[in-house]
Amino acid sequence: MTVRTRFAPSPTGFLHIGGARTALFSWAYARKHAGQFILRIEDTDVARSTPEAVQAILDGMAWLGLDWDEGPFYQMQRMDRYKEVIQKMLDEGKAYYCYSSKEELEALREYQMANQLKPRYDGRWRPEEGKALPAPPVDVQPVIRFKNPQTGVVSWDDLVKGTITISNEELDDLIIARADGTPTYNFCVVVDDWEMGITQVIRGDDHVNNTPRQINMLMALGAAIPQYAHLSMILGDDGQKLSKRHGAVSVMQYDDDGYLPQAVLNYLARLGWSHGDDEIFDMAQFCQWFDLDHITPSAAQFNTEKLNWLNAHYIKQLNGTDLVQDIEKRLALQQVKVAEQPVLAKAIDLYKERANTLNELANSIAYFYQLPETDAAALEKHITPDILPVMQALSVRLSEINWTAEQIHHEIETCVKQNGFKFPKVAMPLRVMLTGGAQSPSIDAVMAILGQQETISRIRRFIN
RNA sequence: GUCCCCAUCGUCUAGAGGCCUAGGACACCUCCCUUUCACGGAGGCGACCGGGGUUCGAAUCCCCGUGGGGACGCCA
Repeated sequence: MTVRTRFAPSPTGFLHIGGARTALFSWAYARKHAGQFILRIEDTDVARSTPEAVQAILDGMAWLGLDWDEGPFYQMQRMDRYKEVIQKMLDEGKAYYCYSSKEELEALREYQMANQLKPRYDGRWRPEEGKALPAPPVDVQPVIRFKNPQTGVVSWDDLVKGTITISNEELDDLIIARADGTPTYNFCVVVDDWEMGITQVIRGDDHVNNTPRQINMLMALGAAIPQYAHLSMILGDDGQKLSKRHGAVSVMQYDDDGYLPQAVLNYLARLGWSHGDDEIFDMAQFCQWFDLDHITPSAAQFNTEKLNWLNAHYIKQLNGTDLVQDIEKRLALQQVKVAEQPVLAKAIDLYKERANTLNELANSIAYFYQLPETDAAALEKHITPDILPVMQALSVRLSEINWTAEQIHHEIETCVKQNGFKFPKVAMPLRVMLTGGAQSPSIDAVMAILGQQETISRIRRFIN
């Protein structure tokens, strides 16, 4: 049987890191088995769903490069089909009208909680043989409930967590259609997973408790039961649950923050899944290796430092020319305009080994295009009065040479020797004068890129 | 409260009864490289939640505790 997986977000917000990992695993499973990956938008909560959120999810998927084979399907466009199935269930006695008001149900819930019982519908409108139902009130629009089995257990072999068994006594008759006639989540999922032929449902483990209900409905419909894999949640950097208030950000935020999608993907793949000791791999490799047997059943804490390490790794893999457009954009956001000279790609190549993020990279080379502010401590430490005449003389010599890193190095070396200095005695003041700080790559390489005229002009700012 | 799930270094994890004196990665520390800072290289620190079983033998299997998480909506 062909593998068919799906990612089914509800468009009530952006695609966050947890959703992204769920999508990634579903996608990889389908790719691994040469199956199909389906995107389904669960937008039946009309009040909270927005077109912007749909777009945000699509954008997130696109940025990550998670492509789907079918869809996106929108549940709101499948209303007629859901209603058909509901009618069929009513006709077959598998579902029934319930006239309990929200207030009534609320009172029931409170009573049960107060008596240390699990809050659940008591079946007062559930038709049974020989049971007399109350007369339907005229002013209440009924909801429709699924007639859940009352005895026995539901059990499934979860691909991540192992066998899970839940007693039907724990379940109640859930609402499958609201008073206004619209079907609810648990019902739509069942119809869709069934009719879309989903073979493996890979989703967050907050759905574990929905699974027995869905299996019961699937069985009532005579549908095949898919396999289930429930992924544990991702905790924030501080071990706390991610929430809107706390650390849950759009995957697109990682783009803004200067992370490469390949780094985020690689990081997410290793969060809760492993392939021996392998840490660094691309998505082609991941799709070959991925399986559900090596998923950790416990929650995983997000670790930005490890993401940084991976991101730094992937930045190093790229060439300056690959990154020119991206870095230019990031510099522009900081009002730094990239002039034709120095050549941006060369500056990137010089700095890409020392950046964790593209934003850091952009920041670190901004001084090539914009006079840097000089760090006060570095200034005091390295640009001492005695060094100024040396710099003056050096600047004259520099104005007379061919502007190559070798020639520059030679000039600095000569200057060092003539004065009986060690190399840093000259290199450090140059660093501070040219870059504004005391850390930079090899100073002759910096100067070669900065340009002869600009180098000399920056040095001379400090003389007189 | 009821039900369900989870539990190896600070973090992500390897581990399917003997290969475990518990391995790798991030972070941290030391040293090397060096023109400063990085990169890179070599080392180091550091964990099986507790208690009972089962077994010749348990990180691995079972039970109980403890701790953490999830679910209990006319949300998804």
